[in-house]
Amino acid sequence: MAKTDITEKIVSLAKRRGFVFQSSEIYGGLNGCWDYGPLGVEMLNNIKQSWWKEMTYRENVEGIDASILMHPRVWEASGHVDNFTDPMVDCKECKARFRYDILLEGLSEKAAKKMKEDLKKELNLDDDKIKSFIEDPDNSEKVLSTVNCPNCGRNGTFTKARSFNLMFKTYIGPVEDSSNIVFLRPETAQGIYVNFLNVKEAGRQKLPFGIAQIGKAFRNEINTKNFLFRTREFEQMEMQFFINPKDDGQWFEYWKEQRINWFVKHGIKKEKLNIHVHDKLAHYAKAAVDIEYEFPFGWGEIEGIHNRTDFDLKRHTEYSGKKLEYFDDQTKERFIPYVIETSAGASRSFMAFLINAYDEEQVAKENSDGSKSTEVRTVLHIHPSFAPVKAAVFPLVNRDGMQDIAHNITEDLRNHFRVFYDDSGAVGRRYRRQDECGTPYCITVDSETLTNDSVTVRERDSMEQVRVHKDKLTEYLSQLIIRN
RNA sequence: GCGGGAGUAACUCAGUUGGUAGAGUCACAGCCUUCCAAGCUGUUGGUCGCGGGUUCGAGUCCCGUCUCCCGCUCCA
Repeated sequence: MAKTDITEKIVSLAKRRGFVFQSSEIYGGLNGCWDYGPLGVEMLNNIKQSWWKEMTYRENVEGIDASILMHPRVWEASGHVDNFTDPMVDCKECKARFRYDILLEGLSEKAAKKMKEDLKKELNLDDDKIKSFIEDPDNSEKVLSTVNCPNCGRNGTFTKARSFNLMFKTYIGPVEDSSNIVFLRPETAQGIYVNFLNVKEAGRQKLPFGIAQIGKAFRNEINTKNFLFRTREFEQMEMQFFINPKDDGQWFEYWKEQRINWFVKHGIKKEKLNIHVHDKLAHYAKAAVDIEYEFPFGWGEIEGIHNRTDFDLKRHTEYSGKKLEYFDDQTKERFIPYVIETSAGASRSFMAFLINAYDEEQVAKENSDGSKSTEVRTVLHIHPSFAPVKAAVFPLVNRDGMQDIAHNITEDLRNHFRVFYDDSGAVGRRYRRQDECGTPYCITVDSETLTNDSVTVRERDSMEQVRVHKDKLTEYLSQLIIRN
């Protein structure tokens, strides 16, 4: 299957079956924004719930839900005000766009030296001043006036650097002036760091312990693309684990294993997972790996595990004046904890699980004239615990009271699972409809049910059936679904 | 932001030199049907992405704009 094919098919199926719709579609859509439909929100909630249980049903991890709007100083402390701004320059001739600082780094040694010497002569500055002059994006026009465009090779064709800050800005209260500016959080992590002391006290936690949170974050990306992968509004599932700095290597490895296992346990194919080790680290990190999934468009990060050191707590101590420290009663040590961060994209995970589940199977078919052929079965092999609907209930035919029995079974199961009743069309068609929705089990009431109260349970992936007594269905399905 | 492709029914698409908007699938109702998209009948559903313009007349030609896909660029 061609790569673009499969993305298009999944986007189309996602819409048709109610997983994902484009935001504001009737108005022509809003770039890079998507809505979860009835099945999508169910599946997304299942993913989040599984993560939440996995992370917080432990002795040493607490959950919180911090506010999206935070004090503006938070983002100064975190480095987002300074580092989340990218100065960009365009080549006027070939229209290629570059980040100013990366463009400078990419210059050959010879070219860099020449540029420096020329500027030094012209502006009559010493070495230190020249360096800061060059680094200041405001001087980009002057600095780049003799530089060749890496794309088209032309000389001195760059525009002035323009700043792109990736944080969404808004105002608190009715007056729109600079003293009222707040940002939509570009990551959920800071809401955890600033609550470190609160949670430690309230939860009576000792190191090592973690704080988990699921929530939306916003980045005003220059470009959105690849369906749910790069969007301006997205949801994160983050856990920040606070430790003694001397144990950082051990905990980093521990959480890396834990998080990879979670994806594998829920059906992500191992050959579609890759661990990408960062060689170039962000300003806050000592070690970083990405868990990547092989999407149809290529490898993409679905979770990052970072050793953020004491960077964030130290910075918040500095900016707020509150000591975000830990005192160990046993060893009488006082220190700023290190943080091992596990940061998963909920939306990206959803997309990975959806794509991972998609399959077009060739199945044997007997035609009405008795000849054999094959046909395509489109099926979502979603892990049962993530499947939006756990079971569908059908009367085999609409007579002899089978509908009533099927309705009663549906109502019984509904006390425990999300179930769906369907009596429209041939039973084979109903099975296939549920396959496309990823429903793992289909229960059919047939003539045998009328005599001995047993029904068939058909499993989605194998298409095999077993007979189960209708009063045992809840127990039977529970075992299959909750065994994660 | 640049280059290329696309946008017509819920989905996939057709629509001739400009002349009353189509098919298949899906959905719904009924018939038939005792286990994997069978068949028959009927029905719903579209100001052709949106906004202008040219024209007696625009899905079709022109301009603008939005969105999606691919490739660059970008992704602390």
